[in-house]
Amino acid sequence: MNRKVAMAVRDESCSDCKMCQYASVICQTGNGPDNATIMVVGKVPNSDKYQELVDEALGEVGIDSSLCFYTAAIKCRSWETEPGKTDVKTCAKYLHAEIELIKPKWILAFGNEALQALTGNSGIMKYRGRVIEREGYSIIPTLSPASIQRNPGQRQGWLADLRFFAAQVYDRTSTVSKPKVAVIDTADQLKRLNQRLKGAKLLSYDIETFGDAEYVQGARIVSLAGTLIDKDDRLFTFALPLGHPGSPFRTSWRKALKVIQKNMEAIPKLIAHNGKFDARWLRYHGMSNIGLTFDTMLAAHLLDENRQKGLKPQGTSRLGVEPWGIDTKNLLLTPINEVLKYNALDTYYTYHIYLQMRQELIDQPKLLRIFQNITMPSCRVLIKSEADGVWVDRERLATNTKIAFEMVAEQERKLDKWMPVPPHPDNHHCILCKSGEHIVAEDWPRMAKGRGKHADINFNPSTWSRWWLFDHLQLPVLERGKDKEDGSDGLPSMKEAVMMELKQFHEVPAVMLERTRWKMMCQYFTSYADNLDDRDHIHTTFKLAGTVTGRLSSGKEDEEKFSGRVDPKGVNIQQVPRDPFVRGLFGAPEDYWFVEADFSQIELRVVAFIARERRMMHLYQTGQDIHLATASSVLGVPSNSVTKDDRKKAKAVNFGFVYGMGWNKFILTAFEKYEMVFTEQEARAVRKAYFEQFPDLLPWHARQRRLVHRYKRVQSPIGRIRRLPDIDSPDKAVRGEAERQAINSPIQSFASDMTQLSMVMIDKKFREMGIDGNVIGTVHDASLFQIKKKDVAQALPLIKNTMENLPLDRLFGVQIDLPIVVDIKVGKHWGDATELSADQVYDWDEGILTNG
DNA sequence: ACCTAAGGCGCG
DNA sequence: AAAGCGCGCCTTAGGT
Repeated sequence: MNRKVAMAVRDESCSDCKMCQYASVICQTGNGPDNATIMVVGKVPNSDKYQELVDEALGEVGIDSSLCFYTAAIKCRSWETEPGKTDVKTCAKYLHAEIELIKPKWILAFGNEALQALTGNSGIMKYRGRVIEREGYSIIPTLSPASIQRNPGQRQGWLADLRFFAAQVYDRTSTVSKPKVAVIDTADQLKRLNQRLKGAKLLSYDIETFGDAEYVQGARIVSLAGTLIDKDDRLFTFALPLGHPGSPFRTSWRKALKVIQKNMEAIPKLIAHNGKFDARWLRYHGMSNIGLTFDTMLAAHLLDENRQKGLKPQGTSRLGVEPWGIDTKNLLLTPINEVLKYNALDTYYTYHIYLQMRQELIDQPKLLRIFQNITMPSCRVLIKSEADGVWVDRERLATNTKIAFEMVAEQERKLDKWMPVPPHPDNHHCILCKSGEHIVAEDWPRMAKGRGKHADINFNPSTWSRWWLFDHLQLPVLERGKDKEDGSDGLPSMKEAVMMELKQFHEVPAVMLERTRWKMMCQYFTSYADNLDDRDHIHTTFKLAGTVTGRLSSGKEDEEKFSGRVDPKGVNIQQVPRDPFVRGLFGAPEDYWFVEADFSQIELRVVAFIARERRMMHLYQTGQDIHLATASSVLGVPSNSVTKDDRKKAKAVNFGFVYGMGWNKFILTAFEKYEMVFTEQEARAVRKAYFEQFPDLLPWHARQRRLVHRYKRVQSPIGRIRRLPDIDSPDKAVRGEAERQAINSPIQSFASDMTQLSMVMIDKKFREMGIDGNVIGTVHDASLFQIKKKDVAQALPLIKNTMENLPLDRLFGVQIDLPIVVDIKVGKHWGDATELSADQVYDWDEGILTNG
């Protein structure tokens, strides 16, 4: 401890918070030189081990650790109890006294508690890497060394924050200077901008928008900015005000876009950060053919899927520039000049980030091939898919919604029979109670926040429901959630498997289960209705950088893309229930067929291929079904009497064991999903039998473990990389997780890349052959299309042949030596009972339509 | 009137 | 010896 500081600040008799009861040293103040300009604030006084870790990291970014003053948000350290928010608040006075005394210029805040003590704000993930200005000093928060220790995967991002901190402290200016921005605010300048765009070699572009989605009422493009290289190789940054109230083009912004449209679209290299968003908006508002050749967000993800992929974190860590941006609730109320400056800076930094990433990709040819052949083409196809959306049967939606709500109501009516009578308000004299007609539930639960008001009846998994089931109706608590922070028991579980068990004790759980089923339908239907546009289509946003394996994810646009309060539109097309009652709402509009092309058992085929599993490969080469084989050999069902249900169970067994499931979890899932009871002995035997059936699987698991321990990463056959820094975690469970991820990732990645590649190729062939068909999207191992009826005979074999014979050898040098099989379904609706099979529509041998 | 975390479940 | 993987959305609890 620094004695001078301790003398002035420390209070050894402090008992203001609970921490002092357990601490061996009370009110331990900081340590370091009196004249330090850098103060480092942790959660509790540091142990030597963490001090070492911090010293090393600070050294790595060029900060001399011995010149820093080290202190903590909580001055009493104890392993017995964890400080809460109030403790942090109480203790903060000592920290602020230390700041008064040392007068640092810079404060590095490690972790949420330090952030809270220093600023009063919580949310370290939100505030990390920002500069928070205070009178006389600046605070930069980042993650705590303890969390880095637990989770080494975060180390890269953490070091980037530290590097940024060092850059601020030593005023190291970035090599990237700030651009001169040409503001285009007259018709004449717009003309000149158009001349500059003509023949330009490269353009990095970005727009600011207003509205929940490009297609909603009142949506507009607020401004457009760009950094370009013109035909004479001059770098030029501009900002064009559009729909902003302070813009000269506020009423004619679409016309202004029209002026530059042709020249902008003709630029051969178009660069943006998450450009799918911008391209979609521009398309919608008149720039119908805007391209995208290099997306820095997608490149960032390919280069390191674990790092933050946003423009700001990429900019500050790659370029060493100050964080930039505007903090605003409403872009339209922000002065136009600020909007333009920010908008332009985005494009300028995007350009510089692009230069770096381009080189990094060139240095890693496999990644470059993925980027060029899959990532960017896929992104361009999805711009159209997202813009088009998927057709929804509006009438069917209305009918089914009505049914679902009615069914919920019906179940709730059934529950009436067991409803307790709520207690009356205090001092209420009830005649029915006195006469014994009311048996009031006196222990009716009260709301935590409504100052003791009685809770409303709520059949969802709520406090009220739990009271009703487990207190009032006296059902047994079979399972609880995890313990709360204060150590008390978790809430009684109301999950499906538990409710299924409870059916044997009472009639209520069965009704509740039925209600839940319909309630869920209602949720989906409400969301769909909410997202229906005026063409009866709903839209989704596919994220190409949303998963660590390279799969696409689907849902709403990221809220960060917008300023202020928004309710982004979009539904997740990848989690539409398979129930035809829901899936059958989606389909193709008049004169089109809805087509779904599925890779059959693609993940298992990829497992067979990557693991070189001889028996699996043989089964596929001889046209057999692995799930069926597993059902008969592992579950002991004769192969000729395997039912659909057996096969379903076998499927779960296959995926579970292939990806490293143990017998323990097997018992659990078998029971919870299929109500099959296995003893420990039986479960062990099943697992053993499984791996005897496929003897090359365990050696492959071992190989993946070796690889990830050695290289800290694994690769898919075409070279997509999953970095797994957690493999070095001191925590065994975390290491185990990384090992299983090393097994799963190449499989999931490769299967997903096959789907994306097929989507890209089919879209291309549709255009080349003039087929009126569009890609609607992908669902991991399936692609969805809508195809004009007259073109479907031509399209179906094309889809099937393309998917079954992907040019993986030509593009990536990978030869698949087992058959890939694609199933195609065609119909008016997706997943409908009336759906036609491909063979009914198209005779593959004859090449003619036979039905439909 | 907001925000976050956890539980639970939809999909592959 | 023990260990499925990958997502997004909705709801509630509990906090400011």
